[in-house]
Amino acid sequence: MATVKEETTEQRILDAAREVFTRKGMAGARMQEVADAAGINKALLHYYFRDKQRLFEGVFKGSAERQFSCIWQVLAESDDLFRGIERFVSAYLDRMLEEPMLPQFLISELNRDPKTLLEYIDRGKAGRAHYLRLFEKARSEHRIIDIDPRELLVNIMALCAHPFIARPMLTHIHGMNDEAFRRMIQKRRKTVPEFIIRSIRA
Amino acid sequence: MATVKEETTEQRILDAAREVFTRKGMAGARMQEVADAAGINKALLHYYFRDKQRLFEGVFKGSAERQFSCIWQVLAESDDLFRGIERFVSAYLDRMLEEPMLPQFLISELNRDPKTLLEYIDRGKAGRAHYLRLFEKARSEHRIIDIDPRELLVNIMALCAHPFIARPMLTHIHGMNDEAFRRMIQKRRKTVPEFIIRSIRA
DNA sequence: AAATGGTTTAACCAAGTAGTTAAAATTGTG
DNA sequence: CACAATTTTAACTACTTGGTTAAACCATTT
Repeated sequence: MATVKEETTEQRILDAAREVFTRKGMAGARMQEVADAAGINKALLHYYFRDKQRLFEGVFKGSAERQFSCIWQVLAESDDLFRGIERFVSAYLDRMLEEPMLPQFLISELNRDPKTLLEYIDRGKAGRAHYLRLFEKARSEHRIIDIDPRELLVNIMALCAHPFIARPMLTHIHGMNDEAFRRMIQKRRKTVPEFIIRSIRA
Repeated sequence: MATVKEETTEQRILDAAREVFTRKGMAGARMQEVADAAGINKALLHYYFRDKQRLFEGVFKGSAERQFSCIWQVLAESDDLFRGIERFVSAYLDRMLEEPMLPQFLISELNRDPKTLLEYIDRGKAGRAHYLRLFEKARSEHRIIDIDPRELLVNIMALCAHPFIARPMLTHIHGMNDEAFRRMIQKRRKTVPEFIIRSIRA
């Protein structure tokens, strides 16, 4: 048993599978391609993950956790809604620049099979509670206009995630290359919180 | 040759294929399922559309046109940015309520194969020109704050499309059923333009 | 009736796919 | 070395899938 290794085989498989599943989706991915990407053979792949579904859920679970954990956390650490929004947006965009296809992957697969996959995003519900507290505080101090907190949260998520989800369409319509896209996201770390707060400040 | 028929067979196939492709995506869809949904057999399906790729592109082309045509049009008919935004958002949300999976379908497939599919959304580039004119006019009249027009357009699209794209996640986190989702979208026909305009008004 | 074109039937093919198996090879461990 | 766990090899299965073929069927038109 290899105890001291830079990387366990199971992790190498999960990394390779994440790359393939993210790019091609569950239906389009091939077990052979995952094995190749992991530098192993199909037999060993099935030795670690019995079938495609289990492998996929392993990948999805990890991706869902990476998406939600660090991002909601910054909200929990904030005690002011405006400041919380600023930090949330920054954290979200920074995170997505590291893994730009993540939101599209999660959303695409959630649409395909919500029944079995929704349980993996319950982390999001905890973050929602933090958010609601911050919102209630700001409202009671009359610092924001009258707005449905759920709707505000949808708007925040939309403004963060959509550029990544619609990236091909967006870069095509505006004639942007990868570098221009990156610059745009960097700008949005400032402009998106401004856009939101200007809209809700009492 | 059946000249007088409620619906041509080719159209029946395209309708069935749209339903299947939208639900399962190009990779997940099966030609047999399309044939069944169209009430014909596989041989006739290939008689009308030589292979899966051609059938898919036929569907995608139609979907992309339905997505962009009527929506950009209301912008062209407006001569004031604020009014244009109001009408654009209303038209977009109304349209999406009729075909809620459309944006997710287009975006998902564009991410999978941008190279061959991006040409089908060039309609969007024409709409962009209308929008830029309205924006320039409002700016020259000092009615809006300093903001990158491309970024504003991204924000508008994001606030319109994201609830539909992220629908399963959204309804799950907020514990909404189909009716609650519909009500939320109806509310957004008013609140989204307000949200945007409050943010950009000089 | 003959011809035409859309449609069905039913079988077929070649390639690909997830998953299995069993034996051999490799590697680390005591 | 001996033992056990990991990894490879290579073949094989059962099944699915896109696509093809050829003959027959049927409704209209000519």
